[in-house]
Amino acid sequence: MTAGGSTLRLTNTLTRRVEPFEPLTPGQVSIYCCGVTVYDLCHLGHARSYIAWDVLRRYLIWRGYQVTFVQNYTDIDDKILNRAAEEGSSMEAVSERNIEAFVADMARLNILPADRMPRATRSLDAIRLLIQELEARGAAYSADGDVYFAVMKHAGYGKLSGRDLSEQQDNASGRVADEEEARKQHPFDFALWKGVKPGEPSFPSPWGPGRPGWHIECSAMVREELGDTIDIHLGGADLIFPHHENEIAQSEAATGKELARYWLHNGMVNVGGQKMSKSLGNFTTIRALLDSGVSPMTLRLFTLQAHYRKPLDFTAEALDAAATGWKGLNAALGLAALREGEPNSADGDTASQVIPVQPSSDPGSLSPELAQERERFAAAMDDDLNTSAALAVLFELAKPLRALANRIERGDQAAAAEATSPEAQARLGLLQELASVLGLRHEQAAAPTTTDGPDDTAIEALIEQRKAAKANRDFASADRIRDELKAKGIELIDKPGGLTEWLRG
RNA sequence: GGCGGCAUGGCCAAGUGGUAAGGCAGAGGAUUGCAAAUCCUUUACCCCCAGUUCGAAUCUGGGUGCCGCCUCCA
Repeated sequence: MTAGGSTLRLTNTLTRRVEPFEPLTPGQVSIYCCGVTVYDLCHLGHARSYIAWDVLRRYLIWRGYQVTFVQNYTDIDDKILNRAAEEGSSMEAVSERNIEAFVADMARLNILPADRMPRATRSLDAIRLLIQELEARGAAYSADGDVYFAVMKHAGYGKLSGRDLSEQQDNASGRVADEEEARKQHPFDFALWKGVKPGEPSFPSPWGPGRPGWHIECSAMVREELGDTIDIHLGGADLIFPHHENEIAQSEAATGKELARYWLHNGMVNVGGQKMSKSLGNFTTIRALLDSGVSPMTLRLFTLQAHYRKPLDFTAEALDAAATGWKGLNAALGLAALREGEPNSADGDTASQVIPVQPSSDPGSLSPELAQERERFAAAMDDDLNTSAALAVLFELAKPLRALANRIERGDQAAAAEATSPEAQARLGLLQELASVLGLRHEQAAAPTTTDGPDDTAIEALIEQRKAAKANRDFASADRIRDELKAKGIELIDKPGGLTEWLRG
């Protein structure tokens, strides 16, 4: 499928090349995205990853594909059990709570909910069936209640991560051999099923009570939800090995078919040049950042300014720059609401404002200039989702609209009339359309985050004093009042017509 | 040690053979009693060395630096 004559090209980790994207079934795309292990809140690394894949999904829809997007929850895992033990609750309680938090966080970031979100604990039949098939094919062996995948029996193991078992062995065998290690035939063998340990929840199986290993759940859920071969498999670059390598081995050993045709991986979010991670303690949760006053769209813009495969350094400076940049785009996008007074986002509740992505509008109705901008956008996105270049198009589309919006805000009647012109409306329409492909939407100005300092009536009284001083051309007194309030975190903004607005800093 | 990736202006970041997008910050100007906001204009030869080429940030070789994976991780 093409638009404007070009073809979407994506970097496929499997081949380490940029390849033209052609789905298995023309017009339809099946996508599986590795989800979170729900033992804690999501941090900015998750935000970056899921924003990137949300944009991929939105772009495919815009290009006219019918997309089926599946993302799992890993809701059985050592870390969940540890967390439950720490807080004296249960695996289910920890999972449930974090799934709710995940849904809320994603909604705030305007990430479209997946079409289906399977959970490991609800996919046990598919998991057990897959393990049995692997056993029957001689690809797995059981040992003391555990079942392992035999990597040496699977030709092609290592094809995704570029690893060679024979070269890895020396190094790998030098590891500390714990109890589990001792049961393995090869150091790279991994658990498909883990026999129950005292005090742990377990599920029945032909190998005795226990629970699934991490990798097998994805293989099982992919197959159950989307079939033996899917178009695109997504995840963070840190999942390439061993997770995705093992997923491929399991699935392909069982089905004899290719698991996924395109493997896409996003780069990590770094802090001070190092990967954001729990173990380093350098993480910021999505909700902590958003609750600190950073707007969801600012975070979205911040992540989309870099290419999805590259590492993204998280710094306060870069985030500030994104916030200022977003202000400009936001002003232009707000033109519609400003002109029509439509309350489409007046409630400020971001969760209720998911703008559905529409397939691309007819570019034939656009002026030559707008058609060219649209084409630039599509060409950028076709080039392995070059969102940085695509954003440049948005900024250029927004520029004159932003100027109009600012003039209107100051009561410029001519600007208000200009905004209703067919040219301005067409430009705004295209901007909104392309912004929605990136999941960017107008945001209302943030409400004051603090109520510290003088109360409203005291401030109003001082503003009246200052107004009187100004009327007497006593600017020294007027400025003194401004400075005093500023010291208390109150900023005064003089507007046309003698009005003075104020904000709490 | 093995595998992979990255090095572009003060900061972030596009750009894979023809003479450097965009954002932020800065500078100059307009406007404003001041301030904020806004508007206009403006700022780079691309880590180092050697090669290929009429021509390279862009290709090749070497070097230096940084990062990720090899254990759970988006």
